[in-house]
Amino acid sequence: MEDTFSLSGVKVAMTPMARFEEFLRSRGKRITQQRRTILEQVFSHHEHFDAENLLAELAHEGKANGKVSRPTVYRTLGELVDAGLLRKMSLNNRSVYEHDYGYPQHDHLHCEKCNQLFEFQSNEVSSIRDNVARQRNFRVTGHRLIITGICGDCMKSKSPPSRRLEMV
Amino acid sequence: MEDTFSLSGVKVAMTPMARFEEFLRSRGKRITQQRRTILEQVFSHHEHFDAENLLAELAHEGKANGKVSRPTVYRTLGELVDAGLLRKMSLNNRSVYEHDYGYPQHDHLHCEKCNQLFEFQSNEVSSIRDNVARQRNFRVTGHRLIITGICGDCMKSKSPPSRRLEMV
DNA sequence: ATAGTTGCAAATTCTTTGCAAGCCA
DNA sequence: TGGCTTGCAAAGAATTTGCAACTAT
Repeated sequence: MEDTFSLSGVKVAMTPMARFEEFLRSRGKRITQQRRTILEQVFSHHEHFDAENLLAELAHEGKANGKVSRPTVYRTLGELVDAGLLRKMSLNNRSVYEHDYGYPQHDHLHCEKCNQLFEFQSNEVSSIRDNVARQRNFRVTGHRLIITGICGDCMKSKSPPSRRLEMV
Repeated sequence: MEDTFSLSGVKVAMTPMARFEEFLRSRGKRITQQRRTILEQVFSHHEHFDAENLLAELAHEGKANGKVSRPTVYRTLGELVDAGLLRKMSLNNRSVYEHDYGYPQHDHLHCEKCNQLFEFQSNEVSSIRDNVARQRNFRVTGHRLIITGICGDCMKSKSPPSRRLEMV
């Protein structure tokens, strides 16, 4: 294995784009301009985001490619999850996405004040997970650990107006 | 301390009702029949539930007390969380509740097939949590660990019709 | 009497779907 | 060409809100 990409810790054999194309082909789906635009935008930075954020980014950045409609964004996000490129989590009753492909397994600290997510790694969590699952005869596909509280910055500032539900 | 209640492991000084009443009084709120009915129903069994489940239970069980409207159920669930009687979690983009008062800290296994939640206890998780938080200068208020996968029962049955989003 | 509550209806927010027109293989 | 896609408008699902009537204190 010679050509590998290191997006941030994990070596992978293909670019997200190549992998998405492979996924699409394997499902008899098509490689459209919209899907390309979305994939590109999604992997242009590592922050967590939701459908609305992404839609706004696509609209704002007068991408030469042009805009993408809301339904298409939702549909494509689902495909990116199925393709193993993104991970989805439910936060405050809405879907928040993060890079999965090319990034190592990690968990999160969630500030209730500013709503930001901070990542951290711990393989202890995975081993606890596997032990519990073994005892319970449960076939694990993954886990989600979110530590909630107040981040350092928010503790300093007395009462920051807390960015309501933005998380980018 | 003599009169204590053991709902399932943790000793507490008051019944959920007494505690809720205290909470309400401390906020200048009133002890109404609706709030009483809801509290009673919520603590009549230990399963996880969402607003819709609760509403259905209240309607079904021809409670002599009478029905409670949807908005009131939503409003009261929020109060029960504020009062420390319930814990809320976001699952599949909707709010799921579980007993908090009188029950020990625990985490969950979530079957993606039947959507059921199974509890397990592990204080290792809490210690990992505290260590991470200390390093990151983060003030912890709690955590949520959900292990996802397929439960034993679902692995046996080939393709159980998976109870869609029910979790009671 | 007074201020907090309730229920109804309507509004919101996030996400999904039906379908005709459009585009990729 | 044929079938997958897209965008629009509308539908859905979960939750919240305005407000007049009601009730606990």
